[in-house]
Amino acid sequence: MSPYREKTEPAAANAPNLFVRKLASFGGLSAEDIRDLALASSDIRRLPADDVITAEGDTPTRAHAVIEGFACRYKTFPDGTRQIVDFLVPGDLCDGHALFLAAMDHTVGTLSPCLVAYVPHKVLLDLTETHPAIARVLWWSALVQESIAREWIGNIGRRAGEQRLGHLVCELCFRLDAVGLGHEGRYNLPLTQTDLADAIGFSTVHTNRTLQKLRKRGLLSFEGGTLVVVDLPRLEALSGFDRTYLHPRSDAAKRPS
Amino acid sequence: MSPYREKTEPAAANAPNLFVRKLASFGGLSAEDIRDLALASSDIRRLPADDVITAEGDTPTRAHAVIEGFACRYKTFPDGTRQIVDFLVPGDLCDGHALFLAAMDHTVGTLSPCLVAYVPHKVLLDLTETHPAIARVLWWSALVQESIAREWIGNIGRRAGEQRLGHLVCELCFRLDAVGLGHEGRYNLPLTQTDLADAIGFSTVHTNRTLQKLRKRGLLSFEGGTLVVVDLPRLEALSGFDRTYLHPRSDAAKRPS
DNA sequence: CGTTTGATTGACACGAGTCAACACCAGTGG
DNA sequence: CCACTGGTGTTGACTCGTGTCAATCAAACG
Repeated sequence: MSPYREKTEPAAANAPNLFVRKLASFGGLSAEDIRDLALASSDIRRLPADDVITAEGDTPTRAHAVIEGFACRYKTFPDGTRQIVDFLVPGDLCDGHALFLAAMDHTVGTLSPCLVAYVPHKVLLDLTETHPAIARVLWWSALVQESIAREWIGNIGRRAGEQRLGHLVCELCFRLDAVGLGHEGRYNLPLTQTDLADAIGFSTVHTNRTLQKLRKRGLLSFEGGTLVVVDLPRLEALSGFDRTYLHPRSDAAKRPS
Repeated sequence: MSPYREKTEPAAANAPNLFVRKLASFGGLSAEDIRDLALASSDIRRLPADDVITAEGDTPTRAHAVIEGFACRYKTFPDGTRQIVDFLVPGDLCDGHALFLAAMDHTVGTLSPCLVAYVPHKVLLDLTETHPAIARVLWWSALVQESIAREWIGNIGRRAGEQRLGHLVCELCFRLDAVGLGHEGRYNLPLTQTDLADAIGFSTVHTNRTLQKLRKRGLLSFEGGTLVVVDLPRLEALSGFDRTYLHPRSDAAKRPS
């Protein structure tokens, strides 16, 4: 874990953090865009695990981006169950939609201790007006989020058992790889089986049994917050995973003209 | 059904169609913005039912908006099943994400005969550069789409039986009402039970039986392409429906400053 | 009229939920 | 140092919601 950063720490103020680097990966940002974006997201704070970043129903006045650690979006239901609708890995913007939509329709909370950048809406909105390229990359990131959400609908609606869980694991691998976390199939992933269950719409018991099946197939292991994917290609094949929906930079989003 | 419109029909060229009116409802568009947007989307063509507007894997060079009729987004699976991930009602943009994302990660197809506006990407991109307010409303519409997708994840992942189907019906009611379609709980909805099943992740048989239960409760009827919602408040209560996620204009998105 | 598409019904199988108990581990406090 | 606690993972037994398969029916259609 990196040390707590003072929000006024001068060295960190201009250095592009993971949030900025992820946006920059889309392309089209000038050095000035990147500098100003880094400046805008230099107020970075430490949050404990299981903390709420933005609650359902809120009308936040600032945006948040995960710099380090894991968070998720979830909806809670009257009967107490919850549905995780997305995981947030380092670099992800937590609540970009709140920039234009009045009320949060879901909660964003940490799953592990996190470093989170606080960016006032006013600052971000001003940036989008003075730096059109920044508006464009934020828009782009919303589109990728949308694509991921649609994939989840298909995963939960049509895939069963091992495929469903396997698909989620594949997605996490690729998203973590994309930000340079994880090496040789090992990922530090502070999720409980209950978290996984809430994400794929299974009960914890069934998630546990499904995890065992994948383990017995020699595809992965998952203990104590460490995910080890033994054979990613086979897991992808089993799960029907196709990375297209993640729109990875390498195989090319369109570049702004 | 309205008559076929020639793409060069002068009277229609500048009149804001439903697509433009929906975007304008977000606010912030000047008369000039609206005029130019209407002009850009004046190439309107008729498509038959069950036609593909944009196929998975495509890299389209134009955007499409439904002006009249119904369409849907769906993903197909190796075993032949499909998952509908969103319905498109008049006014909806079919493939706004393709403006920045290279490949379509799902197919968009018509469910009924449709009038569809064809807007070349180049035209739309130019508009976003010369008319910042247009960029903003398109971004906004992507955020609403994202919110709807998340709600579907929760619906499919955590709600069962009548709640799940009822929730979808409620959403369709509100979205149709928002564009002025449907009166006193009657909606012209050219969906088959198979379509509904593919949307909520049920089999057609189970969808049929669930529909019967809702009918026996006196909440709705659905025959021959006409949905009649007898008691929307009770259906909402049963389904745990909360319209917040649709971010209706009336209870206030934030207006651009 | 045959044909086709969509709705409906019944019988049966199975995936997944529920409930309950237990194991294991890390804290925590006496 | 040990008892106690709470969180997480694991297992078994049982139930039940949904899927599957197949047949029938009604309406639309060429």
